[in-house]
Amino acid sequence: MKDFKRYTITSALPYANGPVHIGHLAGVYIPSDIYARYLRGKGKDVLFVGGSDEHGVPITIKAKNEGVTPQDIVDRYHGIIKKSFEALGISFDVYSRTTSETHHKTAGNFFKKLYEEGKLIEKSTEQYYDEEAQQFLADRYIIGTCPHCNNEEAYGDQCESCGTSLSPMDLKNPKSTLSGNLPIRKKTKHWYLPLDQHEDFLKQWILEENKDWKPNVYGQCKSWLDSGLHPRAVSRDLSWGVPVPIDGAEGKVLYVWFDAPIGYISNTIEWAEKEGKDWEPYWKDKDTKLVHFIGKDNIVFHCIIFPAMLRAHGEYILPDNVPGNEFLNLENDKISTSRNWAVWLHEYLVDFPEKQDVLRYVLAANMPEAKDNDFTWKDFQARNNNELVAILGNFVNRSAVLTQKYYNGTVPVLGELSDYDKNAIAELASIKGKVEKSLETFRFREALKEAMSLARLGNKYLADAEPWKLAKTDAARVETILNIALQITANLTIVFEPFMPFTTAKLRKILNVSAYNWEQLGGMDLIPSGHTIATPFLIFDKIEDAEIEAQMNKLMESKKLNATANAKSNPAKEEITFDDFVKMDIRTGTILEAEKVPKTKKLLKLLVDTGVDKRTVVSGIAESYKPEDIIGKKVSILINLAPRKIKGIESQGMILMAENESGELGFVACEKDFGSGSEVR
RNA sequence: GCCGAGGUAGCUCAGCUGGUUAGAGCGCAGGAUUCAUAAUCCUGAGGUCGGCAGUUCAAGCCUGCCUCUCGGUACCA
Repeated sequence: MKDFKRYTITSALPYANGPVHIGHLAGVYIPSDIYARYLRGKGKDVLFVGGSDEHGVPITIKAKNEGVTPQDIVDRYHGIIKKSFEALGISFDVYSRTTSETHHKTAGNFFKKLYEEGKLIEKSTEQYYDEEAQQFLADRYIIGTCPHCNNEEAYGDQCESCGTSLSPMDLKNPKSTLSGNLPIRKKTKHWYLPLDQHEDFLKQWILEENKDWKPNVYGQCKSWLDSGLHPRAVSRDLSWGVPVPIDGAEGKVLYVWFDAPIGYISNTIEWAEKEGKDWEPYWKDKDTKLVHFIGKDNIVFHCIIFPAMLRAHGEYILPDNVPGNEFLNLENDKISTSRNWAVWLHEYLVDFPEKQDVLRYVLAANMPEAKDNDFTWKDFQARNNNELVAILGNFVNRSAVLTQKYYNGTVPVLGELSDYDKNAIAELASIKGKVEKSLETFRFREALKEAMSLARLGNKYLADAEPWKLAKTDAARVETILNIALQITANLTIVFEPFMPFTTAKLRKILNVSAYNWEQLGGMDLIPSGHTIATPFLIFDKIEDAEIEAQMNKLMESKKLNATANAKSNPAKEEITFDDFVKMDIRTGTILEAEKVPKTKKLLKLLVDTGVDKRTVVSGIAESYKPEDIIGKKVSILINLAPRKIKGIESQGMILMAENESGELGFVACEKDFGSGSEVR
């Protein structure tokens, strides 16, 4: 394995439109922190970078909904996030933000360099613009007639019927899907990163040279690369973001996917300025190992797009590994910010004061490394009570209490070793290599288990050696046994340091020692005989059922609130006139037939009796209803909507559906049994 | 639909390029023990490795089909 001079470790930038929850922690921040702490313990030159991602449309929407500025939103969440990370002991060397001056400068310059060197495609084109919706239309928001096969429902980027790739201007009779109007041509200029030009390189680099990446990451990359890469716009018409730094680009900002990862570099620069260091080696020296910790939603950006950007720039190194984790569920349900189904870090820290390490431990032990995992409060309690309290806490307490009891807290001498002692010592020595191997291959759960096995070894050693029995008969033997027990305890402070830094600090307090370095792990001479340890105290407390119930109740409250749905409903749409309303002809109807549209996930083809006639409607409800269950259902149907071809089937109308927060659909129907054809108004 | 990752003991997960009676932790049962937050230590029960077919002397691991979960993507008048 290559010996690197320094390590640059990044953790995905949390998006500053909400606080951080356990899913973020288990996926990204706990593993990256463990890795960073481990490497520092080995004396490596480590830079651990974090920061908030503060641009993008969702933040502007949230701000609008709350009647505040985007800056207000990001200030609020950046503050909460930063503080809670600190409290959990996530040991960032720098945690900054993408609204910083440094970042705007860095991201702007990055763009400028690519621009000036011709690494970007500039397209000053006439694009379709919807005057009613007042925006430029993305390819997919335009439909029209395919010039090749005359399919009238071709999209701006592709015709589904003949499969040809198109551009919006190719279409005959273009229509905006937002308003249905004829879009006008309006001039706009944008810049694109030609990912296709980097495709061969990326294929070689990832598929051939990085076969050791995690299967989920590698597979996802392969999937993207196999389907072909296309130029991707790096700018857009928006006011919130990093302004495009060239003349004539007013009203345009960098797309957030382009600016956010540069944040890692900006934050490094900020750190270096503060520390009086040179930032460049951390990003440009071949002897630097760059590692991106991310969740699976970020794989394509960190494995394909960002590397393509770095390579286009030319001065930067590429990541050595991108350990992407899967997702963490909570009590068998997807974690969701909008449904408030989450354990929020800032709330946990209040509900469980001084228990940062319990959360760190449980999340590390249950990390979704290979597949999605489930966090349950019951498991949280069990791991605390059965593992932290019973195995680790108990062993430390036993050895410290015995030392107090027999020797008044003075470490006894190590005498002659029995074969049994030698075995235990050999086992102790073997743990270092195992933990290292696991950590260096990003197998954090395994590493933690190995660390825990040291505490198990300690318990077993004491149980077998039984010093409390020998105390009256063989004083010298007891001295040796307790010396070994204390050396094991001292080793625990080293091996657990990456995982549970608050606990190891407590352990050192009990042992009355200062910090060791990682290379001392496995040693039998960590505490000299004659050294005096402190009065022991308990490092973990049992968590009672009541505390767990309280957390469960909190979650149930969220569930109830969601059910009553007075949660956050979308704001009302623009006012319309009565005349606008009566244009719609809505009728009560009855579903006569229903079948799934082949090769789709959501679409059902329905035959509906409208009273007026029987007609075919294609409806996107297959995820909420099975075809056989809805035959005979009363519905409301809009019958004077212009027909539209969907997947080759002409849909003549639209079934009215109510949709809740989680996307579930329900029919809207008359409460009295009126039969088909009654008008709805 | 297409692409990717998963489906291994009650629970959470290991299982390297196919090779003897499939492993760990927790939980459970029985026993030992008392220095310790009734904590610990030992022993044991418990699995047709998602299903079906195939390749092979040999398959949890390879191939084909099917099925379930998660993610990406298409579609959702």
